[in-house]
Amino acid sequence: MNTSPIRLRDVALAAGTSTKTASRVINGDARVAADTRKRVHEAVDSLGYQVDLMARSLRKGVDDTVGIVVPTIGDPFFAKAIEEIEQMALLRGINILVASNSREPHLERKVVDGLLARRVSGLIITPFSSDYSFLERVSTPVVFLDRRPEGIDVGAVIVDDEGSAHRIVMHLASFGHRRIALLTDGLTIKTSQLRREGYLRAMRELELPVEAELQATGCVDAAQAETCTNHMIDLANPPTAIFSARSETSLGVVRALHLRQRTDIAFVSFGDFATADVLSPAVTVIDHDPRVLARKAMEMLSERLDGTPASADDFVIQVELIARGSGELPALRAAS
Amino acid sequence: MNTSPIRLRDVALAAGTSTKTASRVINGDARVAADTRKRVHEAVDSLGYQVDLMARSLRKGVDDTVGIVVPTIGDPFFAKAIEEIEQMALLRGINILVASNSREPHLERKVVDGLLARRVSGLIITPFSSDYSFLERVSTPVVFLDRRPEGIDVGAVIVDDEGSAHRIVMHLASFGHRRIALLTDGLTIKTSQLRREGYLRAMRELELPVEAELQATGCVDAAQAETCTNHMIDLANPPTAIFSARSETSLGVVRALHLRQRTDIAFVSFGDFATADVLSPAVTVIDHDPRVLARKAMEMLSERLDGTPASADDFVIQVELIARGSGELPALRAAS
DNA sequence: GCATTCGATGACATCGATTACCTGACTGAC
DNA sequence: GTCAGTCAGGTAATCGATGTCATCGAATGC
Repeated sequence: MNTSPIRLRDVALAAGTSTKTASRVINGDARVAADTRKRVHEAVDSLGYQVDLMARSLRKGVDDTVGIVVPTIGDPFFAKAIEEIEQMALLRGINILVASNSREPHLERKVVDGLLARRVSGLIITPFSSDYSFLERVSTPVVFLDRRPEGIDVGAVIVDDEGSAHRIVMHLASFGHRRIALLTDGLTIKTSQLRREGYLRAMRELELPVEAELQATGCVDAAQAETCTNHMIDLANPPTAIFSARSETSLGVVRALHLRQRTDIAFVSFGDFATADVLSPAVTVIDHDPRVLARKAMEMLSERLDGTPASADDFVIQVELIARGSGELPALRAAS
Repeated sequence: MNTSPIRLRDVALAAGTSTKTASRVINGDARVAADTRKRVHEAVDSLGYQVDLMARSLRKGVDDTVGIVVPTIGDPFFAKAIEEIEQMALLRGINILVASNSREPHLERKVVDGLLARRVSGLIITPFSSDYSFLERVSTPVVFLDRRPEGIDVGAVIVDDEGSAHRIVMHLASFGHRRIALLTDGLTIKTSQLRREGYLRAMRELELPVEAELQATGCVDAAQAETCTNHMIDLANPPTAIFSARSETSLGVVRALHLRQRTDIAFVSFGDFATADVLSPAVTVIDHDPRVLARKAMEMLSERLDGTPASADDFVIQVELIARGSGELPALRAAS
């Protein structure tokens, strides 16, 4: 019924040595006689000893964990990122502490502080919208994922949000679209801002009018995106193409287009999703793969944990536009 | 540059009291004079003191964290479950440690042991296929999620896998299907076994032949499920209906049916997924909601953490069959 | 042959907060 | 006026593992 009251002391006793020597064996210190080492190992096995990681962490000052902070864990994008990080962490024998800021700016600081109080050895954060300058006074290695944080100049693993958004609009325009709608979440989020900037720049270069009614900028989840899309469809002069800035909002757009049977409207999603290539038409996407970002972030963090000094340089992951059909629908009904 | 070398001692010094009294204030002990309490609070604020959770956990013997073990974090089903647990944990001010067993039986024990070594205060586990009897010697509260474990008789939050599977087959049969295929992952997994049993029972009751070629039992992910589905489509005498036992494999089935343009084949998924109601035909599913399961599991764990003794009773979550179209397609081509 | 290393090992302090136990002052009851 | 009881607060031990430094014997150096 008891957890494991076996302490190092018990092992040492069984092996007829001091706790210090037992500790040496457990930590792979070479300066231990082969015979002693063997006795300790036997004691460990027979007693089923397990190091108390709390005690070790207290003594060492850091815990063998990395903290991960994302806006929402259930979002497939972040779920895949977390999975990738966990897999890599497992190889290093370290655990992950996952926390979400629930898209609440006032929780961001709290959540990070909570993780720091646990003395995590590193952090991987997808910032939402808070100021992260408080991290400047912290020596714990931090890598930012997918978004550059406000208020602090440290490296982040990102994609070319502005450029990719620009590319999407150009792609749609090349199929004759002039009324291209943008659907994104709150503009307090860095990525959303940048994607909107790319959209605006492309519209300017194409000399297309930028209309407020074609920009839905408050759609945080699929349900809201669906509502926004329905509004657009109902406009007197609806868009002939839609650009959704996140894979999760794309699910809402897809829902609206299909349920309203308006799959004639062209559509491109910033970020792939599970059934994107199965729908009719299959959805054209920017291949914004969370796993690739996560792997790079964890690599950077690992280096930092091994002592490589921090760099303020961002690492930009290349992304591709995968044409599958929905983004190549012609603009039949030219703007009237 | 330094994390936070501020210890309780510093706070006590600043407040002109002993560490014990400072500790009392921080832990909300009533027996402290209002004046003293105020001074301590001021010291905490001005120094920016934060409790060292490692030290506290060592002393208390448990850590304010719950460990979560799932087969794969990226699977949307588990991602949503983790999200729900994290949200509830946040309310209790506790963190979550997430680990996956990567569908590797030999990792299951290791991963759980690692979490126990951290002295988590509770565990929520979705077992894969190992024997969990080793948990009997552990006093840490454990709740099993979605699957009953082998080798130990403790409560689990589950759904009626066998009954729901039975219901799916009956549903399909009521639309004239006689060649009903089953697509599931490894039969070492409890849920898969039960769903298959439900399938077999229904087939028996319907007096339909159970054919080996209509049972694909090794499809662990979407890609494999797609391959399995393609094989079935290519059979000399293909099924007229498919029952996929997990939402993730359903994505593969959908892919195959759509890419091969065989959406005339009826299809029911055990478990909903993002675009299920958007596809044509929309996919009929068993509403196996991870959030509901997770909420109940965390509720049970919370009770256990608050001292309620463990119960070996399972908690069965009710699930519904949501008819959306794909499961109501008639069996046009009667078995030849 | 004696001093110096070196290898193996142990005693003890330490990480930071909490718990067990104790002290002294003050209150009220008899 | 004394004693039990309460309250605020302090002292020291403790949680379990590890770092520091000392030690002891044996091997090597000159």
